[in-house]
Amino acid sequence: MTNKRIRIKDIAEKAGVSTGTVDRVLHDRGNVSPDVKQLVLNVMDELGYERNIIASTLAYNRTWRIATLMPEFHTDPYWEQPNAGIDRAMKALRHYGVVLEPHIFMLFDQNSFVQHAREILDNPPDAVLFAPVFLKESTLLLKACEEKGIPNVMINTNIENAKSLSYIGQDSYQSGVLAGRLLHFGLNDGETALLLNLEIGSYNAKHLIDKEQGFRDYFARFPGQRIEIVKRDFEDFDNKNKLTAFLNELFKGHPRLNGIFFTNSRAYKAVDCLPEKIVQKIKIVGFDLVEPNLVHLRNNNIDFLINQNPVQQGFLGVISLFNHLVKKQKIEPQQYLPLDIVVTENLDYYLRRQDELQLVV
Amino acid sequence: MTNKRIRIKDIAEKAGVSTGTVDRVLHDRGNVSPDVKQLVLNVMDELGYERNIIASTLAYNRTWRIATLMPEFHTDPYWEQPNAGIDRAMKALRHYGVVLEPHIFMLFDQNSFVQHAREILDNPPDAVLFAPVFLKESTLLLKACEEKGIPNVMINTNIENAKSLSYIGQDSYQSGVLAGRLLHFGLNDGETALLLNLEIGSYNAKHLIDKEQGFRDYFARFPGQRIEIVKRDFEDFDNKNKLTAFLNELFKGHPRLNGIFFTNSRAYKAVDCLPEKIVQKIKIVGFDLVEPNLVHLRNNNIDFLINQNPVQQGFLGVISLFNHLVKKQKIEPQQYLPLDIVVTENLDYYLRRQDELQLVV
DNA sequence: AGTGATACTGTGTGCGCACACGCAAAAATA
DNA sequence: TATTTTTGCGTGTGCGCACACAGTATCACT
Repeated sequence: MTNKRIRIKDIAEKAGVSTGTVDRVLHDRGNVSPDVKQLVLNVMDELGYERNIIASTLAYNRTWRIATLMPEFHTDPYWEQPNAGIDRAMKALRHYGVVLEPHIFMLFDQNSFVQHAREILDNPPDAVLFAPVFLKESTLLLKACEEKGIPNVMINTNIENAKSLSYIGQDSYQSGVLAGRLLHFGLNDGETALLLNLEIGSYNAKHLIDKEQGFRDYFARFPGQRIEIVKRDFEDFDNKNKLTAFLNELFKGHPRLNGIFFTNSRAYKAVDCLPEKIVQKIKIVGFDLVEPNLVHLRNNNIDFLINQNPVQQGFLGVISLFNHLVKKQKIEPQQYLPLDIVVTENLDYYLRRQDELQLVV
Repeated sequence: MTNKRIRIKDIAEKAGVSTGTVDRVLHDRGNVSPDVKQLVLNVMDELGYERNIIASTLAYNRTWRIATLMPEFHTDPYWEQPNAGIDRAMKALRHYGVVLEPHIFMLFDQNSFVQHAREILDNPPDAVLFAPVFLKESTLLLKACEEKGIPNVMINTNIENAKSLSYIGQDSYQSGVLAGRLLHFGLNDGETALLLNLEIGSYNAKHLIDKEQGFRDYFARFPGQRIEIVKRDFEDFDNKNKLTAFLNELFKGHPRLNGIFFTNSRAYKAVDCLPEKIVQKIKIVGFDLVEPNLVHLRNNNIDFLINQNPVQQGFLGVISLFNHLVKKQKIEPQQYLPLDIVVTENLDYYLRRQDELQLVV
């Protein structure tokens, strides 16, 4: 039984040195002769030493400043969720000396993003957590972080080849594949599936492209079946009249349109504009458990929602930085969260879980 | 900004008493005059004091013994998973003084269960975590725990009205409803759905009954459709010949049998016995991400697996006891885990997540 | 007034660790 | 050889808290 907890003191005793020396070896502070160092390392290994973070944090008596750069969430309910996860993690980590410095930018406003990024860089924190929704501006932030040696984590949206500690979010390509599979349940040979991006051009659109590719690749597995895939982008999604007109036009042009895949959390915006008769008939797959989507899910207007665990994203983002800074652990560069398939019958459990994130360092 | 951390010392100063008195109030140790107590409480409230568990654990300098009573997992791969979750939680909590005392019983052997329960009670731990797979024997254990005042948590299987701290697992009824929904995708009017319990009689069967009820209730929502539901129990599932004969007989008796709902993790045992031609045609819904099921899922022999998060069950079980013992938190008596819908396209993320349980106290 | 019991409150120590400080020996330099 | 510099190592303190212990105040009863 190795239940006995090994302390620095135990190692020091066994190695015949002082705890100070063990500490120097432990933190690689130098000023230890090579042979003594090796001796201490051997004893540590032999006794199976594990650093006691409890006592360690207490003695460190320092704070770790984590700056976050996230979208304002009154414009888009989706962003409440990562923010909630961040909050929760921060509360759990307060006693470990982690201090949050939140920055909120406007969702469709690059300038706001840049300005807050500058504020962060002016008073460099120990780490940065952000959602790189603007490609160009985020790349600049990443570069600045690299120069100043500030570790950072991206959530929700990925920038490939970025020198970031980690990306935490979904696998966009695979979510497209999954959407294909789910829509396929309700589609027959010869029918049409619509892929609809309700998004604004300035957005970092790589993940939409990936989703589309995944979606198409799924249907390509069935060369015998002829399901037509139509893809559209639409920017003016907050204008009900225009959106309705756009959709009417689409249905007119594609009489056998029988399924829609919405590539982000805005499915409800279009469903709001469709006549009941059509909504009930066609199959709809969307993303994210935001309230307006849930209403439609419960009414069977939306058939499936793919949950990308936005709360967990924020939560894991903070935890990952903590693990890097404080626990000095290696962080996985890609942390893909599960693609949860949500229907009316299992919805409640996912909603509840968001309020119950369990946490232990 | 309430970033300033409040210490006992701060409260003592502001209230004009010593830290000792604050400590007495904090732990309700008595020996404090009512007015001083009230004063200290007011100051604590005003300053927003939160106990620093870091320093607290260090000072307590005690251990918490948690005994677990779980099935042996070579007989049934399912049980590897809760055990893995327990392990992971224990590792994270070691520095908080939590010590695990594991007991393993034989899956189909009540005597083995009773014997280990006795061992636990002979040297009472601070808390017990167990899987009440045998109804009668578990009830006895629960009663003994109550008498001795040992807090306990049940995972995986529920005993209703038990005086347990918490049940952690799935909502059986709702999982039956969900299975109905999933099978429904592939069933047409006039066809037959089979509900098959591959289970042994001694087992605590309440949850199988609940699943059946949920399944039936789902189809009852569609009185217009006539889908026949056939229910069978089969105990001798490890005898391939008998199982094959049993299934053949069933298909002969029900020519329009086009979907099977397996109520536990043993779907693979039956699928192994069915001819390829039939398997590919009929829809199958089962439970749990055990390896033999995964093979069939990847081959599209099984259409859906409902994941009941067994790893998380074990993990949460330990965490809940920790929260109760050490953090003195209130524990929810029912902790339902999500009913994950797993298909080939989202399987990998669930498998990966099991290895990455994140933890912070 | 003296004694003892009881009610209440303050002090001191140590949990395991990080780090500043100080000292001695060894090495480099004059 | 004397002096300075560098290297190697031990000691001591404090992080916030729990708890044992010591101490003072109050009161009842001689």
